[in-house]
Amino acid sequence: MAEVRNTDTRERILDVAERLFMAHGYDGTSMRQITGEAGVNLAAVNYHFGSKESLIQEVFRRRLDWLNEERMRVLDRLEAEAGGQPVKPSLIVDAFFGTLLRMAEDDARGGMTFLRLLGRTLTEPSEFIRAFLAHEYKVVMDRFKEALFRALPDVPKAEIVWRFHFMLGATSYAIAGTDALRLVTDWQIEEEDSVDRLDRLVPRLMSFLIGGLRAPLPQFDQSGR
Amino acid sequence: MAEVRNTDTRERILDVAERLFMAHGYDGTSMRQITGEAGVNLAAVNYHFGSKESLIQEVFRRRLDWLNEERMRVLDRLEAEAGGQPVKPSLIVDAFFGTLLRMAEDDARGGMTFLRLLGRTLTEPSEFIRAFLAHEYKVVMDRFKEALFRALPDVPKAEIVWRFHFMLGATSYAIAGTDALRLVTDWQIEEEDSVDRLDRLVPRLMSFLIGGLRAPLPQFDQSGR
DNA sequence: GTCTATATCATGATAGAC
DNA sequence: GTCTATCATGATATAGAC
Repeated sequence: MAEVRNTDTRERILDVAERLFMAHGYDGTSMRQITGEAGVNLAAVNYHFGSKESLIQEVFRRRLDWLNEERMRVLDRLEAEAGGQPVKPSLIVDAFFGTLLRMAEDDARGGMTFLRLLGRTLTEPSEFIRAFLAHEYKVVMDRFKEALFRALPDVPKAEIVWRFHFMLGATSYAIAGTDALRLVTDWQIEEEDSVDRLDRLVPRLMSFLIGGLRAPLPQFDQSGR
Repeated sequence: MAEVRNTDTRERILDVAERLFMAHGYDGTSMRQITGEAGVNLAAVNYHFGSKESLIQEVFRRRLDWLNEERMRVLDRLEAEAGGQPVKPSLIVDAFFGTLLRMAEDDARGGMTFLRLLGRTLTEPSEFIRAFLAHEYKVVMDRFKEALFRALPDVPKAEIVWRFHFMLGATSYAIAGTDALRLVTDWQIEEEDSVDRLDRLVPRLMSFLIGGLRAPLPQFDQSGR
């Protein structure tokens, strides 16, 4: 479980840091824990990364670079196939969230550990991490928002942005969750087992997201302003 | 903004702790910050609450006791009005999530500050806090799940539990967000201003949640087990 | 109940030998 | 690149006077 895959010191630190930040949060993880579990010297983090802040940024960059490029590639392909017509909303949603979720099956790209770290961090209070993620995400977010605007010309843009945000939340929580899910809902679903859990999470979440995105528009109370 | 409403030392500590835990997280907030901003002595927290862990538990208990009782009262009333028939899903969702969101307008019950704290904490890694919240929430969660099972007899229970979980995520993120929203989406929605933001968030989120809850069921890939 | 002073410990970071 | 040793700081918690 806690096996060491990577012999390179730098990569080993990143692997362990990713797992510990996921499990205990940024503030809750010390450099001594990281270097201890990685089997490297305490000074190695500062030598290789400069600081704890730079370390977690590198933890994210290592995964997000590929993820966001892959999202762009998928959307490029969808738009090429559509040949000038708007891409179907469900395909756009899958390109953004499906691509993310399918990372969980790819241990070489961080797998479930990175997904849970990302899900938790998006609501975490450390300001510099959120600022960093916002910067890393900006280009791809803008691109996908534009695609959704074209795909849903009858829906006000403000509504689309909000619903994008709600979809992010549902997804973050779903991937951050696992044990939080069990805690909060205390479920015992009969036929569920951990093996096919992820196979089923993706279509489940996708159905929910599309349902929310395509829901009837809200009726605002006329009493205000 | 940072005005002190409460002259009672104990309450003043709780107010400040609520705000600082929201802004900087549990690990990121020190007792020195709390007592400093509250204008009380450093030893006061340990005198009144025993420890930092007990303090944050009391921060939550103070708000959640009322919230969960209110949710139960609303559901009681809905079920009485339905007279044996299942309650409409949208009403159940509003009883759970609407009651929560309307706390934001009630500064005496923590308002937006508490909501954002709650939203962030639900994905935060501190284990003892999640365990505490799971315990505090268990009764009301079970009650609402049962109501949804009755309201949606044709939907598999596993699906309902998952979708409840997704709804929790979308809501947590929506209330935790505000500035995170602005960071991630970098929006400039024209007619939006802060005054009616909350008035409109509730119907917006409700439409999304109901749309997700009532979405067509997912088609699982038959290739797996 | 409130204060000062302090005990005890863990943290991030670095200097300098090898 | 890796190590030991250490610094400076800030953390939670408590003892004991008032």
